[in-house]
Amino acid sequence: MELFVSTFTNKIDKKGRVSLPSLFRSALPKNYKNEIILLKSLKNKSIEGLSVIRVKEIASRINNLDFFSEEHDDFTTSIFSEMLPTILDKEGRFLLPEKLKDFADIKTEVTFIGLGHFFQIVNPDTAFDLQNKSRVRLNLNKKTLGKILRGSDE
Amino acid sequence: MELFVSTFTNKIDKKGRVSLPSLFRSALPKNYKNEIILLKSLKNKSIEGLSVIRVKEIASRINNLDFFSEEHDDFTTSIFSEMLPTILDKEGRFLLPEKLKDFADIKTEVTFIGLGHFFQIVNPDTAFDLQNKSRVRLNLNKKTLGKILRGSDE
DNA sequence: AGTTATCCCATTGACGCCCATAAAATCCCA
DNA sequence: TGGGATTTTATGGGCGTCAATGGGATAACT
Repeated sequence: MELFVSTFTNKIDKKGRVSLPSLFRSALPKNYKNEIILLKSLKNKSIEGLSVIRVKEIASRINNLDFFSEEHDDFTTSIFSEMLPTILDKEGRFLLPEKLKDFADIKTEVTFIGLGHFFQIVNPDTAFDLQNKSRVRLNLNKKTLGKILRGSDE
Repeated sequence: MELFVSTFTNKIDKKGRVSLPSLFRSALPKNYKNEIILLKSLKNKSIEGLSVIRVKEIASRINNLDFFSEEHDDFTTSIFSEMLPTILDKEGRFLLPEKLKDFADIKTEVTFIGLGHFFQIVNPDTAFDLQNKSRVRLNLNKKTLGKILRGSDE
């Protein structure tokens, strides 16, 4: 499966390293098995993890915006400048920079939340919250749920 | 990655030298690994950094404009005449000219902001501001945001 | 000469690379 | 099908390398 699914919680060691869950590693694209891109989420106080391929897609979409628009500027600065290309070591670990830990309020443990084409890295308590909230919201929206899960209306 | 991404802050030494961040060095084109072009930004009080290749691309685009147009004049004078070709030393450092430092209000430290095909050099406080402001503006623009990040309308 | 820029070497701290271990998951075969 | 054997995963830690920075000495400029 080349999607990021399921949820895992791992420790951060003294050097600031974390293991990317093995299932996520196997979801990385063929030629970029040991590289991920970290990005501050634009939605909330979490970190997003993306594959190189995914980032290239995003980059090309940005390039299609009008070069002189303010929008273009905003995307380039919020996305390119905030990107942290990150290499995994042989054991599948990577370094979580202080800046990001502060941003996402992370200290000794992180939870990886698979979200399909990307994943989130959050503080474990936040993870629990996020998942409950979206579960509740989904139940309030049964119709779409049916469409998605069964490919039909209802 | 052949793009300038991420953000770094480096010191200017007594001699006026700064290290170009290693990740940016590796983003320079094959045959021009130790050369960059500096340019006063046309948009704000910052310095822009470009690779030689990028400059050539820009040049060819300008060439396609009508030679007798005012536009052509403006581009050639505000862009070409302001360019500062700059060589990196063996350690990957270069000299930041006084003129540019004044223009961008830089004193002892600079922040390099990766913006894809080029990068900006600014005073660290300004960098922080720029990034926060575009982040806020983007959040007010959920529609494009969805398009860019997920390739779809929301 | 005096100023300015380039070369070369040194230092320091961070990071990558490698090896080790324990626990968990998977395999394998009677 | 159960339980021991093997492999994989998460984690710890030592050590060498490289990036960022400092500075003296040499070369270029005016």
